[in-house]
Amino acid sequence: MDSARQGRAGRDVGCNLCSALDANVCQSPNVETPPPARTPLVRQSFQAIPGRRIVCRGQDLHDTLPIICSGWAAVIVMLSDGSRQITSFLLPGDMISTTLLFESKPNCQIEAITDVDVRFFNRTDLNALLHKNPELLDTFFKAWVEEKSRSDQLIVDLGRRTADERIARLILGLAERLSKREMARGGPTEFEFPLRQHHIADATGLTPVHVSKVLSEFRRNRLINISERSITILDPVGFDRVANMR
Amino acid sequence: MDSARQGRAGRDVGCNLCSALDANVCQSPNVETPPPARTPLVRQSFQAIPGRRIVCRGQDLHDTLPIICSGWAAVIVMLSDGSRQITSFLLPGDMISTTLLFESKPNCQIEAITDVDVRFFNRTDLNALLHKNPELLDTFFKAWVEEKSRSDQLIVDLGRRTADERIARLILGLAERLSKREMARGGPTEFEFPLRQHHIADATGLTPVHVSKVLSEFRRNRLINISERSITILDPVGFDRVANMR
DNA sequence: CGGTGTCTTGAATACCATCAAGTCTTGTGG
DNA sequence: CCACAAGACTTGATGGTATTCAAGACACCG
Repeated sequence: MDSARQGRAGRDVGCNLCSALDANVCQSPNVETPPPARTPLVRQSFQAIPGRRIVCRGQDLHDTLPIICSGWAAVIVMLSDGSRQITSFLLPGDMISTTLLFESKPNCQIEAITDVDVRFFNRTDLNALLHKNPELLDTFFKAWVEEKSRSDQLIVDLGRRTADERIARLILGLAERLSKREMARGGPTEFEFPLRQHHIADATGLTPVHVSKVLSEFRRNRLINISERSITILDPVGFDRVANMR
Repeated sequence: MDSARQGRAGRDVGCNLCSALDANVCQSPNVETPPPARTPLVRQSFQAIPGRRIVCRGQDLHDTLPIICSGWAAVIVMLSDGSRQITSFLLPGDMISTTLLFESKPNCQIEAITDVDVRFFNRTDLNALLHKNPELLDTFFKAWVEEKSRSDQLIVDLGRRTADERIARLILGLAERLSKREMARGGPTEFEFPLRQHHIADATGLTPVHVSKVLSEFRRNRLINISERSITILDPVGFDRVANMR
């Protein structure tokens, strides 16, 4: 089964960029690591969530910092007329939001795209640990800077770029993040791609109909190929040109 | 002169929300405060920058965290074809970006909108202080959460709202931030408003021409009035409805 | 088997951009 | 103080990009 392969793939990788692993507070990481010198006391719970399910709403985030251990998820802001905006895709090792290190009730919800494993770290314990070992801050600063950078990029894309550019840049951005996690498939231009077109639409501020038309155009020009929840960049140079037209 | 009045107004207010004041590291705040119990050692320099001038580019941010002391500035991302996206407006007390607490070379530039006073805090000293007094973190966490929240809001606005909504929300967002700084003029619905229409365009992802048309429409409907670098919200209820149509 | 979710395609429409011309203000140097 | 240039704003005409509406193909699942 396709989902079984995805599941295993998700289990085996992704931790290498995880802040919790970096900070040595994860109790059972998926990758091999040297045994922790001293076991840090950060309470945590683990949850497996099937695809398309809501992981949590902004109001539910009581006192934990959740981190994705495997699978893909999306941070979504809902508007009263039913339209949605995805502000961020979450890959293995990503915190739902770095602001959750402190208190913060974001007005959003997290949806699982694929089956997802999530680990919830106790915020109070994390903060106590942080105040005791300020050098741990650097781990979270890195995630913070990365989050901010992607967020600014998205603002520019939505404000000043065409549909073609937005979609190409979304795909390339995800490809780069997957590469860093060593989650490429086969060659360096083939990746797991579980997004539905409506996910792309919600992330790029477009309609699903128009996303379909743009992707068809990409295929017609032999830039990319999408099938079997997988994407191949056939013409990296040409596709990069589409993504960086200005 | 108008600019002279703006200058004085800027000198007298705005510090009340400043993180540097909150953390007690500012050497000469504009507002009255109790004398610091112990003078913390954070080197800092001060610079007055005339309107329309570039405050600094992303690459220039060597080892300081700059904070706006008075006046308005904008964080701008430039694209190679000359188009621009404003990711954030900076008001008195705002850090240019919380990510500058650490190292981070943002791909943007800061432009003064009005005459601006900026204080540059030494990052190394700030970090040292932070590692010694972890309770100071809360001050910066607050700024971080605020920055993230506004950034997410902008993503939703650019992705899923019409020109009318975007512009109304921009104005209301600024009005709210000015209120918190006690920078309202006369009543609670009148504010300093030094933005040019091209600033609004660059912030909302629209063209200056279309911004002009939308603002004219707002005026025709007696929702707002803009004149003399000042804005009055004539119909708060109606204007709010425009800003929150979904 | 019907139901649901996903994707595709075409036609009509809406929203905003682009182009262009003109007014008015602001600043500058003679 | 005036002439001139540059910037800021307005308004109308035209065009392009993306939305909306609609219908149908296809796969998957209970």
